[in-house]
Amino acid sequence: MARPKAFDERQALAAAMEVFWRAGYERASLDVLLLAMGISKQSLYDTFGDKRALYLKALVYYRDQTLTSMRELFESVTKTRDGFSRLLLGMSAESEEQHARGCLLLSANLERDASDRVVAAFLRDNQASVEAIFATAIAEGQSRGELSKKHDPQALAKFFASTIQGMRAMARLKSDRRALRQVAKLALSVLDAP
Amino acid sequence: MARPKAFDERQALAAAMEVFWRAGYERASLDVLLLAMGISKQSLYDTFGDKRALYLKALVYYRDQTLTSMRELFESVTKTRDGFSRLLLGMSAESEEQHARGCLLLSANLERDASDRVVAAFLRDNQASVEAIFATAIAEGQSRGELSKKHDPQALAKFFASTIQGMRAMARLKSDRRALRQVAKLALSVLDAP
DNA sequence: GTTATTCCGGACTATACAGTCTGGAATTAA
DNA sequence: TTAATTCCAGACTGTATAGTCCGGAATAAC
Repeated sequence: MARPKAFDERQALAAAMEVFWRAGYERASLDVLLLAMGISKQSLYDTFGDKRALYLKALVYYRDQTLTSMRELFESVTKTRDGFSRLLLGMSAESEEQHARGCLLLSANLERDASDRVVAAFLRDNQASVEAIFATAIAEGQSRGELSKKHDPQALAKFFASTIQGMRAMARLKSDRRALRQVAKLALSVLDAP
Repeated sequence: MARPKAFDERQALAAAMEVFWRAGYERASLDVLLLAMGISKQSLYDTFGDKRALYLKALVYYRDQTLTSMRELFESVTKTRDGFSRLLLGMSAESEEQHARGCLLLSANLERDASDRVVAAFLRDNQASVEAIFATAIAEGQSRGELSKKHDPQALAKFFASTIQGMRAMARLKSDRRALRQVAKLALSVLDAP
């Protein structure tokens, strides 16, 4: 009875996410978004709602990707410490382009209006998810005897979540792999407490 | 011969900085800026140039304040470790309002256009200054015998600069003093290397 | 073929905002 | 008093941008 959608909604969303990622919310104009997504303005409003709704969907899309890859990372590794090592040193080794682009959610946090409760709640939820992944990995490492039980897994999880954001901010400003590696190694040394 | 300026330029700049700090560059409209500064549009353009020039002056003003207070902090303390402790734990203990406002320069870094070389260069310079303050304090602590020489002062300086930014990002999202204190203590533990 | 839906392009609206300009009053020193 | 400068209020311009609306073509199911 009706003509079906001709474009891949997921793919269009991924394209929109890329634009928001590179430009930020305000500088991502509809023109640029439409061009990148390859659809018409009409289709965008029909499918995703307004610009802000599209942005929120892009944040969700990004979060799903990053959380999945983090879970996979810790599953793929036998030692928790290796997981964090690969995470932090991997970030340090990213390209200049990746460093400049940074993290969509960190940017979202710092460019958002302080009164924006919707984005804030979403980001808090994501932060909690990340910390949960880290905390369970650490707790497992501790019960396995791999890691010292000196520090609370929750606290360590927060510490690494904070470290990642600090490194992301640094990397965005200056893509200096050596400096990032130094920071990463010092952060990892916290896991080596006797 | 000529009528002198009737307003305090420094005070007006401080007011503008507050607005940029709370709202960010884009959301800080001229109307709000003028209201906060207590001057007319004409005076603003005569005295500070356009909005961007005012923003850059506000960044300088902020940097001068924070660098000075950091230098004073490390001068006022006999042990380097106490300096970092007061810095990080002091940040953790800030008010909810202060946490939400965050750091003007961190926000500037993450909300800026990736192609904005002027702001980027300014922020890189500031980052270098902060690291220099940290590094000399650490080197002094090491030569004093207070701190272990296990880690490079430059690397430790970068680590703490990164930590502060991570904590600032966390605090902006959720004003959780306990969590911030946990992160601070773990970061400080890096100084206790045997 | 009919009907319902989607697509696109483009026109159009409304709005917010930075920046300029004008007029006139106020303030200083010579 | 005069000249120079600063101040403010407000009008005005130009521009960028989100969002709506319309016309017409395409594509599906019935």
